[in-house]
Amino acid sequence: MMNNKRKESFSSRVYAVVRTIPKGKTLSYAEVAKMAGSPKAARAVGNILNKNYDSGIPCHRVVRSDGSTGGYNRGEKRKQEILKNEGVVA
DNA sequence: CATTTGACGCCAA
DNA sequence: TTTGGCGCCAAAT
Repeated sequence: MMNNKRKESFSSRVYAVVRTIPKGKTLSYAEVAKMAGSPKAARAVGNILNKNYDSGIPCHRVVRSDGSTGGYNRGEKRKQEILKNEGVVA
């Protein structure tokens, strides 16, 4: 059926979106927020990921719209290393 | 329940 | 170009 109205909170939707990010690809917090349903919740997205570092969720593939890596629970440097390791040329 | 924080984004100076 | 400030949202305290 199509009763699946997804009553999950914004955070759950964010996780789902981030999880869809393919290897070697990066999405900005604003993009994720938009896909999650709130085009201006970029801040909220960062906040959610920050307090919920989940394995399986490539939160390291989420960067700022400026192209900066932003932050990471393990260290921004670590995040950049992972992205390069994944195949992110720039 | 109200207030503060925070891995952001965009505009103005 | 860089810095500062404002706006917006959700979770934590």
